Amino acid sequence: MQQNDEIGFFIKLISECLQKKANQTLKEFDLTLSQARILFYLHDRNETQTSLKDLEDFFEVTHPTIIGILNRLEGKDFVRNEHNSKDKRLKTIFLTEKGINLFFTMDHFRKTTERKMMQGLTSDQITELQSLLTTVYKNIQEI
Amino acid sequence: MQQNDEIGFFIKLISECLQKKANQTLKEFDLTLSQARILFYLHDRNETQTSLKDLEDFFEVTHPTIIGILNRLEGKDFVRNEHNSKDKRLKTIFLTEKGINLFFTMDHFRKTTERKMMQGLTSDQITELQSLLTTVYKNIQEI
DNA sequence: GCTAAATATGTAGCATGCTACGATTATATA
DNA sequence: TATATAATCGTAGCATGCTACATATTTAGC
Repeated sequence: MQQNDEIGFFIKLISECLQKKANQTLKEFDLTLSQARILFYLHDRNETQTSLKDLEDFFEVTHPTIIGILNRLEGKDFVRNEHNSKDKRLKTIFLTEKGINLFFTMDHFRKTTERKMMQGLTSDQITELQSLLTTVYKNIQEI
Repeated sequence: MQQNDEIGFFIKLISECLQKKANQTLKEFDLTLSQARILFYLHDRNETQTSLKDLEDFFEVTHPTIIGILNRLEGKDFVRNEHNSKDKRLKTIFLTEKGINLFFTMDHFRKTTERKMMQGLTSDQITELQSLLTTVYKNIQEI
């Protein structure tokens, strides 16, 4: 472990640590990080209609995962859905008024988190990090 | 999302992708990645006695998480535990014969995975990646 | 047009992470 | 020594990821 799988394990630690910290902060909004990311995405889509499939593709998770998160968001009245009349297989997901308001409430948090994450790194280093991670990601996808 | 939380989300994608790919391969050994990491750790500890607390500290997860994984490993007869007679609060975790054999069976897989992950990167680039990730990790821990 | 295949969503059950609460044992302090 | 605190492990219940199976609708091929 110490010699092998070192970076893989390290990346997992970072991912889980970010999730824990974010969930602590998001608790006051009655949200989790995965739920918040979906709210952000729905807001950023603006006028573009969003289906479950769109969410699956963007977040690279399976549809049961998306359904679970959306059910909890609907239970808290942050999103709602409508059946698409053109293709009856599709559900279109919308932010509610409450969801839109929450988005703006969290906007400051959203913008400062990545800044804190990248503290002490030059923009060249950030670019380098993204490039190195992209290589690693491509390698893993081919395993 | 696209502008903010970009690297945080990317790191999550990488971590989950590695987990999915590893779990596919490990399926033939009746193991998951989290379970395999614990087997590796137990083997690397060699003669050092390992408690639940040691596992919690190394893997940076809570004890209910470790208990769950160990229960599944015990159910498959890969590990066993004994009560520590000096401190009755402690359980000592051991690999069984079956667990030790599995370790050697998986050794090749263990060694090639990180190599595949790092394909196309020079050792300087790997060092740079580790250094950049360490900075990010420290930043996140202070949030 | 009809049937087969593909696509989108739903449900059940599992693994792994968490928090919150409890039980037992060790340690520290009055 | 006696009691309070700390440390370790256990259980319950939840969120988020998965696979496998099911259903409904659309699309493609004959």
